[in-house]
Parts: sequence; structure tokens; C-alpha cells
Amino acid sequence: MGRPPKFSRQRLQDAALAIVDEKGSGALSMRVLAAALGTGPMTLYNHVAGREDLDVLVVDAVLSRARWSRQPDADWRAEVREIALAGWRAVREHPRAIPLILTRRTRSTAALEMAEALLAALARSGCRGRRLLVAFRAVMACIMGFAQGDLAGPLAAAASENAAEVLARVLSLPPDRFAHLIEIAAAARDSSAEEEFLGGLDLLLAGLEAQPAAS
Amino acid sequence: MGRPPKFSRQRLQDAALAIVDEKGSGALSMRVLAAALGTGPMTLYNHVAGREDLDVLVVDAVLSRARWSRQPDADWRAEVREIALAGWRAVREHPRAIPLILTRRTRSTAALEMAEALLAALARSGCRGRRLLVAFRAVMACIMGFAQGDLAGPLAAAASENAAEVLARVLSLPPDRFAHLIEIAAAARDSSAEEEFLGGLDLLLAGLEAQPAAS
DNA sequence: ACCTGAACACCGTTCAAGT
DNA sequence: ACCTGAACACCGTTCAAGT
Repeated sequence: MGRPPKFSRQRLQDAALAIVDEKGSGALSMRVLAAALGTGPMTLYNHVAGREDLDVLVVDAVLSRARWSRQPDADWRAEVREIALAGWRAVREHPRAIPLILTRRTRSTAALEMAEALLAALARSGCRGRRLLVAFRAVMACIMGFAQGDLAGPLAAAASENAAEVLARVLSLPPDRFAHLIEIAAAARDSSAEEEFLGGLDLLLAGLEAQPAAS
Repeated sequence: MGRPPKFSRQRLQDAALAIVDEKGSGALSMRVLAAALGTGPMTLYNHVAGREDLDVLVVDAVLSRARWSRQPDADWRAEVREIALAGWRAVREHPRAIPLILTRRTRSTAALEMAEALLAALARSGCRGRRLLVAFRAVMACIMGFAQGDLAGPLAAAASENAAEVLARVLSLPPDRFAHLIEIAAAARDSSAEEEFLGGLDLLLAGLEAQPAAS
């Protein structure tokens, strides 16, 4: 009795994230992670509930690396921007984990902490209840949606190794049916993902400003 | 030579989507789909390139059901709203396909068609180039991000069978650390997912209005 | 309390063979 | 051109046993 666990949660997180970073989210498995830790598959069941838990482990590892500071004196928009940008950057640091994050964010306690911080900042604008809920969900959608687009969007800029390939595919589309798509593919090539994300976020913030008591 | 294919693409799409709808996205496999079609696993390789293609099949099936009408006379905002809502509704019709959609949207030609329609509508506001790109990505992020939140967000309203469970989990969080989260969980219970989505979209549209030539 | 190997019911895909 | 079964190298997890 009372034997100390063989692996810390941190150790599991690091090993699982390393596998995803190196081989992609599809390469993570009980057996592969166990092998990376130098043990048998069944040993992992002493630390996680099952396969699904492995994904959550990775999501939590990625999101818990997001850092932001409280800025009670600054404008609430600046605070929202900082938290959202920290979240987006943390996700972007681990592009191969994005499919997992999109899909399991909910189970991660680190995601809950980010949500609470975002809500606190948004609440400083004065909105409450349903309006606060909508504002929060819109900002969260912005973070996750832009991260998803960066993953492999039809306009994916740099970063991803197959971005050039995706761009080529868009450019080879029938120009009569996809005129606008082709047109902005060029704009995407000269644009940075972070600028685009901040641009989208600022649209949202401008909308919050413009609709202060609506809905 | 010239033997007609045993299964049409439509037939494959329908069967694959039915499996996902009934058993969830994790239940889709070459062998299960083959069995549903009354054939052996290897036969599928005459119709799809491999496992990954199955997911794309499902995504395309879901997104191609989105319908919208051109409204050249109406306000461009109304047109954007209609297309985005059609996309969001199509996704919502098949909640168990959402993980696939979030993850494979890019490979779907139906998604490209929706993107082009959205771009055409947004372009009517007068924006071009980088600004059009950002507006487009923000709207797309809104559709996908809200759909993701509906899937299992910490505030998931109705629809998903485990929504009550998620709500209960949020409500049982330590109230000192998650005050705002708990506060809006109540608001989420009385709100409809579609209202929330439209609210978020309108924030974005208001922002486009307010920042007509910025960035 | 925690660790672990054997075994089972899956999975995608290569290969070789059939029409 | 299209169909298909056998076989291979995986996978998650149950069970029973060990300390």
C-alpha cells in the first residue's frame, strides 16, 4: 500500500505532447505512449482512465502554457486582447495538437481557467447575462476558429508544411466558379496568421462597442 | 473493362453519414462501412483512397445539404447572415459529425462552395484584399467556433444529450475561482443555440460596419 | 495501491488472385 | 476496370496475477 505513482501527471503530459508534436495527433496511442515511457500499455491505466484521457492530457498541456497578466487599470479591450492572443499563441505553438484541441477543449481545466479570465475581462465592459454569454462565445469561437483555419484552411498562410500545397489547390480551382477564393488566396500569401487573428478579434471588439446594449 | 462501379458516391456518403449519426464519429471504419453496404472491406478501396477519405465523405455530405439563395437586391449583411446560418444549421443537423467537420472541412468541396458564396456576399460591402480575407475568416471562425461550442462547450445548451451533465459540472466548480463561468451557465440554460450564434454573428457584422476601412 | 503480461476483439492496408 | 479474401501489423481494453 501507499506506493508512490511511477509517473507524474506532468511526465505523462510531456511525453504525450512530444509524441503529438513529432508524429501528429494520430500517432498518439496507449501503446506508443507506454513504449515512450519504457513501460507496458496496461501500466498507463493506473494514471489515466482510458484512451480519451490521453487526448485531454495533451490539450491541457498545450492550453496550460498560455500566460497572461491581469490588467485592472488597462482598458478592458486590451485585457481581452491579451488573453485571447495568449490562448491563440499557445495553440499555435503546437499545430499538430489542434485537431485534439478543437475536439476536446471542453474537458480541459486549463481551458476553463482561460474561459473564466476572458469572462472577467469582458464583464468589465458592463455586459451581463445573455449578452456576456454571447460575447464570450464569440471570442472563444474566434480563437478556435482562427486556429482551425490556420491548421489547414483553404487560405492557410505559412506555418503548416502543406500550406503551399493548399494554396496551389485553391489557385488551380476553376476561376469562374471560385473567383473570390482565388482573389484572396493572393492576399493570404502576403499576410501573417497573427495579424489576421488580431484583425478578426478587433472586428468583434468593435462590434461589442457598437452594440453596447443590444440583443 | 468498363464495369460500372458497384456503389455510387451518394450511396457511400449516405451510408457513412448514417453510421456517424447513429453511432458517433468514432464508430466509422472501413470495416463497419463495408459491412453496412454488405461487402468486404477491400471493396471500398475501389471507391475511396483510404480511411481519411471516409471522413471527408461525411463532411461533404453534411455541408452539401446547406442551402441558401442569392439575394442581390437585399442588404449584403442579410445575405451573409443567410449563408452563415445555412452553414451553421447544416452542421447542427448532424452533431455527431462535428468533430469531423472541425477537422476536415478543408478537404470538402462543399465547404469551398460555401466559402465562395460567403466571400461574394462580403465583397458587396466594398472590402477587398486583406480586409476581405479577415472578414471572411472571422465569419467562418464564427460558424465553426459556435458549432464547436455547441458540441460540448462548458455552456452547452440543450441539443447534446450530455448538456445537462456539462452544465452540472460547471455549476459544481469552486465558486470563488469560477464566479463568472457559473454566472453565465444560468444564462446559457435559458438561451437557444441559434440565438447565440446569430448574436455572435451580428457582433461581427456590427464590427464590419464600425471599421469600414480600417486595418 | 500500484504494476503488468497474456489474450481478445477490433482496426487499416498490402498482396495476390479473381472477373 | 473493378471486386475480394487472407494475412500482417497495429489498436484499446478485460482479466487475472503479481508486489
